[in-house]
Amino acid sequence: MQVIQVAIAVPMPQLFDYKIDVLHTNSLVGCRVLVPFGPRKCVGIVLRTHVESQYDDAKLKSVLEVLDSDPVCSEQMLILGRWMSEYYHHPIGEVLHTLLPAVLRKLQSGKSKVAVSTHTYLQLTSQNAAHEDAAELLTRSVKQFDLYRLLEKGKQPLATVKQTFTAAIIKGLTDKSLLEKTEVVETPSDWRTQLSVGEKPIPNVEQAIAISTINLATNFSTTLIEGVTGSGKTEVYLQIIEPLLKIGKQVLILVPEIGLTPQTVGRFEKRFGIRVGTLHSNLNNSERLQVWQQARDGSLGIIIGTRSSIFTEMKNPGMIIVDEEHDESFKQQDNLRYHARDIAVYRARQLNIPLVLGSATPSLESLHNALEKKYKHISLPNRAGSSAMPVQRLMNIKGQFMQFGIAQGMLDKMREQLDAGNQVMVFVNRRGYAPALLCHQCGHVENCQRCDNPMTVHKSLNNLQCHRCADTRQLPKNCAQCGHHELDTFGVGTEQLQQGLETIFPNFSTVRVDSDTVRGKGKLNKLLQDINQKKFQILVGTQILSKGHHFPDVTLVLILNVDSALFSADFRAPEKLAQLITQLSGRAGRSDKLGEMWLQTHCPEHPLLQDLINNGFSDFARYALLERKHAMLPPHEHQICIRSESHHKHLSVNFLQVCAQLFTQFKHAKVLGPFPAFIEKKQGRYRNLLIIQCASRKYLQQATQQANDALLEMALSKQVRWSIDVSPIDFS
DNA sequence: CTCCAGTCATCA
DNA sequence: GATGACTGGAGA
Repeated sequence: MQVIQVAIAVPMPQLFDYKIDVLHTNSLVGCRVLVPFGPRKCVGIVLRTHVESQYDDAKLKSVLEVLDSDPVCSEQMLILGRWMSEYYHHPIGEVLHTLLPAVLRKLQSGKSKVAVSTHTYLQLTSQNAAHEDAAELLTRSVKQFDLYRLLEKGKQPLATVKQTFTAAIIKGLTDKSLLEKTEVVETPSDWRTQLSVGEKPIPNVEQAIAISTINLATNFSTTLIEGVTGSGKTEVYLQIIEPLLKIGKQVLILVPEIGLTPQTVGRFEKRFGIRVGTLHSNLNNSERLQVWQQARDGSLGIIIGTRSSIFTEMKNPGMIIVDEEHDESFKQQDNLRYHARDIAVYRARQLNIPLVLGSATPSLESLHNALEKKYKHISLPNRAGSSAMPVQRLMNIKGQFMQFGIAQGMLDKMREQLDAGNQVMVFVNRRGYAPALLCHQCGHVENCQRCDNPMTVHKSLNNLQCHRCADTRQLPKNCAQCGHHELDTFGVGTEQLQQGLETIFPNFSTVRVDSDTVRGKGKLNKLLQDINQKKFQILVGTQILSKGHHFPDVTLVLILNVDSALFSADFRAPEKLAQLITQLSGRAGRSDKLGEMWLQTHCPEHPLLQDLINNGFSDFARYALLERKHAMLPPHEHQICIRSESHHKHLSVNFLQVCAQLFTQFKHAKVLGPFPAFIEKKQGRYRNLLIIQCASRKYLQQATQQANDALLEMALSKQVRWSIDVSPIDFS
């Protein structure tokens, strides 16, 4: 009889001891076991064997079943799990639970080994008779003949063929008995023999420098590629992974949720002639497990996936790439609030392989690391093609007559473009969830007297609050500077705006693209397709429009409530706005149709705006970093956010006050709050948050650890729902 | 007296 | 997080 220690997915930090009567318990570490846990059965992961339990034998229960013959969690994944558990202050059982594919966590007779994976190929039939007349038979179908010639060279994967030839062409040859499908069982080395480098463009000078610089690195190093939209980042990725694939190494590519399109995958498959494994939200559990296993056993050369795919293991890892590294979808916003970019750094170091971060608009965190020389830094400042960016201009709307949040002058410009047969995009900036109070006449913003920080409007409480010092003030009726009564919280919704535009431009059709209208599988793609087919002339939308799609016929982009970002209590709002403006610029118009982008603002002289418009994102970001330094904000200082929610307002606030009290013993930690979350009440629960800030990450980590331990001991911590968010990026 | 909703301790 | 035990108020 033996005692082992097991991690179970419950919100408790400790491990659980069980008896087991297996002879060779050494090999059990990392395996799943089925154990009795209270009145139910749970799947746990073995972390230690040969344990001297502190509990007496009578209290210990026995393992019901060992679920794996080989560990599902390798030694390295267990190390990663322990690190994440400490870094994110999250129970180890729940951490390991998120590291594994969903199927393996469930109770079912979990021995579910995936069926042998096969892959469909197309090949010519072996009936020679048919082939004698093939050339003649196919003279009338050029496409079918092309495919025939291709297959004469040997069998081809169905997925690859489908990129060039339609199903009808394939069917045509099948009907003529010239072609047949075969199922080939994949063996781990398969992709290596299939690998063939397709036609590739000759890189420009900047790309060539980037490629050769990155290819020099074989050990761990992080490289930030700051490349403007259209500068050919993807081509750089393709060429840097080529030598790795050629020596049989695997590559993991992380993309934002919305960036994983068949086109992206197709580009990699076409270049290398191998199947690319994909991991995204539309896969079912068994499909996920299959990709996970194939990455582990080495039978996939390239794996492209969203946030959680950072946890896929590779048998022969060569590189990790995080594309659009600034994208917020890399940060998990519930349960274990990890950032896939940070995990990527840890994993690349652990595996001793290069990590490449790419973006046109890098996060200030990554840019900071690059400027501090922690990361290598490569710029691709020129667009590869000839297409030009739209011209960005500022529209001063101070005191102007507005309709549905749009200035009269802008409406005129819209009409001009619409009459010329072009498309117009009106963009509602919803970021900057903490709305400030701004005077429409003079542009004065209500600031906190003590902190010089814009105060946040809380409509439900009819007051203004400072989110730095928690000072509260009545919501004023008139502007403190000019006395005018037109005080604005910049709140026009997309729905209201769309209706307004329909009355102003009744002859043009309007479409709304926001999270409400694109809910549902494939709905976004359908909408985007309709837009590019010019079924709509006026596009009204939010963030979604800025991601990954191109709108060649849009010649005018209008961005509303820019000021909500400039004067938000969310210090990241200007960064998010600049990223958005820059990303949008890269996606509207085309070379022969130069577009314009207009930003409506009460403060055209604002230095951040001026910098962005005149000098581009790269300059803006460097200036913004300086500002952050002066304001002692991330990435120069580090934050954690403690959130709490409860049906009883006082409990939620009390809990955070206790937290705040706990942190006062740590002299180098600043405590901000508690404040109500921007969405104060959700599903009947009052939500509040507390920010702890510190110049040293290590100090903050240790303080949080101690505070967390203390909190777990307290009765109050069981009465509220609470969580710790390390390096929060969203305060809603 | 039952019914239930909310609260609480326990899990090895 | 899930479960079962416990509690107290509403209603018959």
